[in-house]
Amino acid sequence: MNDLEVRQLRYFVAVAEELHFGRAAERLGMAQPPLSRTIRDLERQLGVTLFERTTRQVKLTGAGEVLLRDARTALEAVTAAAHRARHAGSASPRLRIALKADIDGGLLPQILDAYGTDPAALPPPNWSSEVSAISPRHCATASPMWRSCSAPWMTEVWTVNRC
Amino acid sequence: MNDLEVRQLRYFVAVAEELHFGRAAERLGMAQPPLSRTIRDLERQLGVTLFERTTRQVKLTGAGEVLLRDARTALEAVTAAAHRARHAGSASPRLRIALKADIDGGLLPQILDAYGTDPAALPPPNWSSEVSAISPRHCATASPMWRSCSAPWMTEVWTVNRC
DNA sequence: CCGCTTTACGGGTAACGTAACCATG
DNA sequence: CATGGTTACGTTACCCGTAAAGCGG
Repeated sequence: MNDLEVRQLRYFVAVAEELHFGRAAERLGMAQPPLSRTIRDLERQLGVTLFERTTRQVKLTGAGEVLLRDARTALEAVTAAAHRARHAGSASPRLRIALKADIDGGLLPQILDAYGTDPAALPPPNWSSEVSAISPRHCATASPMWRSCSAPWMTEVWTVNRC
Repeated sequence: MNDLEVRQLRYFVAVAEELHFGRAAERLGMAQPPLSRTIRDLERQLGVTLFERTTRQVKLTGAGEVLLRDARTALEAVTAAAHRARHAGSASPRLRIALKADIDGGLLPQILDAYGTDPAALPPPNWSSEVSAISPRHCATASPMWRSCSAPWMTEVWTVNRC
């Protein structure tokens, strides 16, 4: 009933993606045994079987597939929190927009145009060219893709999570 | 540059909400010193000052406010991952819908009506009454509010995060 | 001088790596 | 029989609590 740890989620995602404890351990830079134990403990903690494993095949269960998607989302949220906190503490925060998972990026130019009409918002250089370079990305993408436009007055506009 | 841990985020949120290390430690069921160390390590890890502290006052910095919001989002994502994995592994998964943070719940009946027209979806009992009981809640709410309708064919429809 | 945060130090728990075991195909 | 996941065990590292020190109002 206790809550999950980031380490558990990272290990789980590695195994779920590799479907092989050995390769997953190698990718994580660790030995197989602690990885195997961590997954076992995770399953006990959740009271749910995440993998069907024989010595020849590792397969995700239904609950495992659900957790894989949610674990990626949660890990992205943690990573984004750190990223944005570092950014907010930096000397010159800039306008920052993140789009994820099938959100229609086509509306963004209009939204930014509307933002640009705000008296407090100076039109930044390369505004439209920067914006047009932003494209939606899918949830399954491993590492966040950040694009920044040069509008130094706000820390960020929004973040949209779809999961 | 390493990533954050759930424990660090929980401790940070407690201090940020109490603005007092003593009360935060009490709320967390621990002593002040390890809490203080964890916050200090977190700040060093991020390279950002999160609190302005004198012996008489603890105050959030701008970066701290950013992290507070994102940390809540990330913690909710982790909690939701565990919750939904447990649910997916249970014997009889049900239709599950979560609404958060100012999402207009008024559209839900129409969406569920559309879902109900799917040949694979049987109309569950008390459908409309269950749905009408769902209301949006605000991001600041501490613990997730889950409402379940009785449609045993899907694990969940969606989760919407606005942050 | 009082309250609260921080540093110092010792103990316990938990994660890891190595080695041996076992099951499957 | 070979590949690969699991169990056993000793070690290391991290986190916590108690005690003492630093510092601001």
